Amino acid sequence: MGVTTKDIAQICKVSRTTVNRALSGTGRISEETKELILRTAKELDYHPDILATSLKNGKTQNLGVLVFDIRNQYFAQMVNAIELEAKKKSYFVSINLHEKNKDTEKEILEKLVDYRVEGIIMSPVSKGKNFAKFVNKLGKPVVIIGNNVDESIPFVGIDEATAAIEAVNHIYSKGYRKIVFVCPPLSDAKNENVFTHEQRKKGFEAAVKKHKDIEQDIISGWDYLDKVIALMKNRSNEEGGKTAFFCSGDIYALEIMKALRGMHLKAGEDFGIMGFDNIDVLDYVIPRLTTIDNAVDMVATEAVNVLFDLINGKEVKDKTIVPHLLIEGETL
Amino acid sequence: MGVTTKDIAQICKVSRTTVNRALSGTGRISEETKELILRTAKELDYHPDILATSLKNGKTQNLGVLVFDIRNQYFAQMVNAIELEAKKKSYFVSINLHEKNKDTEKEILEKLVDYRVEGIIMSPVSKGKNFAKFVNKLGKPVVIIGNNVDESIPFVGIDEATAAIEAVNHIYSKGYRKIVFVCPPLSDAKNENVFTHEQRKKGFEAAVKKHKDIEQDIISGWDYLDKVIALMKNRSNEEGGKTAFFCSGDIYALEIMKALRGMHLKAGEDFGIMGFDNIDVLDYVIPRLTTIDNAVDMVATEAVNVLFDLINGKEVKDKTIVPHLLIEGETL
DNA sequence: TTGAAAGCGCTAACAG
DNA sequence: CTGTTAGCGCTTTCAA
Repeated sequence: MGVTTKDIAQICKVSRTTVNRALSGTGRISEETKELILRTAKELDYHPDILATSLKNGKTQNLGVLVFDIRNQYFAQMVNAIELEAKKKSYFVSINLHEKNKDTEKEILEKLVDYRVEGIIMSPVSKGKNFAKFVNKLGKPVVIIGNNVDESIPFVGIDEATAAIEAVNHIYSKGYRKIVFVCPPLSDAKNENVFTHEQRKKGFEAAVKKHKDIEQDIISGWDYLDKVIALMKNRSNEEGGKTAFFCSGDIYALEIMKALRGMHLKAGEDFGIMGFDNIDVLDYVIPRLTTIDNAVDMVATEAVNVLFDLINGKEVKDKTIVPHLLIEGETL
Repeated sequence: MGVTTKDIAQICKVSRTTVNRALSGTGRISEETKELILRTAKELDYHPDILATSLKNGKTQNLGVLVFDIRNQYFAQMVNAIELEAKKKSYFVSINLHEKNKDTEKEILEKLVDYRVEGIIMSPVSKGKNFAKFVNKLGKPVVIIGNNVDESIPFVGIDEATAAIEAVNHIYSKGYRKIVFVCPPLSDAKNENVFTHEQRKKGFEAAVKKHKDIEQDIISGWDYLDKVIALMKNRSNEEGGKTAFFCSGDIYALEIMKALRGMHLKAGEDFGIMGFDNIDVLDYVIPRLTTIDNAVDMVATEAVNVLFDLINGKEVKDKTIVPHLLIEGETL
């Protein structure tokens, strides 16, 4: 590569140790030589070899981020915030996508360790004790966002269940008595980590139980659009009040609105609908979707901070809960 | 860290060189010892220290990506594709955001070099000969996407100007004779690289020149929404045919549609509008925006491939042009 | 205040 | 077929 401390040492006619002292500012050294060394270093455009330094002290100034994908706006926003926060601390962020593949996820985690990232922030697709054990064995600080694994790994996120309860109450307060929860497949999820959706569902169930007059339903599965359409066809002539869909993710809500628009049913008029996440896109969709803001920026920033605490050997909480916010739109 | 070749050597009672030979598969070595070594390596869960290897051979298996931000869906899609392609070649991707700050951009580039990424893919905010010189001085393979800098740095993208011409012709074919080009500030752009928008504008100008009966206008600046609204107010009672907006970016189009919806003007009925980029979001916006698909996945994939050619010392073209596609929606 | 020397873990040239 | 040796560039004792 370029200029090394050896070169500087030769030129300044001192030892590499002295050069090192001047450069690092540690240890006793005469002002004269120090100045000389610093000056020549600048002249030669000396850049320390970070690989060598890393090899020596084990610090790489790299963080690994592992998420599903970043076409998904939720994660894009998340990674964006993580990068900004990490940059403040002069850390690099290695972005890695597992694409919901559990093998890929494990491979990447191992590779990240091989590459000596100092810590990892991840939204896992795997779950369970075995996976937790695997993660703990990595011997690296790890922070989980989104899908919780277990108490052995620090988690940062919002209180999904409580947020869902608030959502249901809000829907109820708008006069809806038929409320349908829409989410991706949960039970069959072959070991896939769908913690967030499970929590939201729990919240939904807890909330509807409180209101005796709610007629509730749950639509779960990738064919949710068909199910929603079928349901709306059956109910279209019904007099028992309008139906509201509470979707475990804004994208589901957007898809449903799109599909029902095909049936000339308008959100906020012919049916109610609420999402979850408050992704940036919503700004451009009419009518404005009512949703829960899950504070993705704050979650990301907190995650980075917790990770740094771990890296620096501090104690951290099992769970860091960040406040969510109900965003009122026009779809209820 | 963990187990080293030294440990294995001791246990197998051979030299480290032999261990290395077994592990790397190079050089002559007896099957017996090779097997023994590989077996114990596996037993001890040996992982090579990549930092040491990198230090030795100068290869880090890391690529740097430097873009504006990834809340911007265009870049999110881009980075997503880059990661997937890089992963195929077992490379990591370091994601870096310059946030349109030219100093940040330079700093990051230098840091990436310090950290020995093997190559960089970037969509720069800086431009001009000086910046090109700076980039070339880095001594690293660099590929530019989006905003071109100059011929000295390989570029991958679509033919923006031609795409814009096609867009205008398409708008014309739909019967519009008043066409307004909407773009961010170009001329004043204090040295900011707005190459893509400039090219699109060039295409627009070339195309309208071909049609003598087009009444054209250009709205440029961050206050474009105000200008658009003012323009529509003036024309609302006019009989000279409807106006079409050709926006240098889908987001501008979405913003305009949103704003004009506030005036009860519907895209595709009261005015025409066309975007550029075909970001994922459009799937959820009604009416479907007519736009140009700029093949972000293909651009990203190509960029990675060109970068690898550079890394491997192959000759590459100044420009790699990827085909675009006109996407017909409902807004014209 | 400065320097010599050893070592991080891996690799490669050169011997044997 | 295997081992010795030196070295990547930096850091850190320890000794002068």
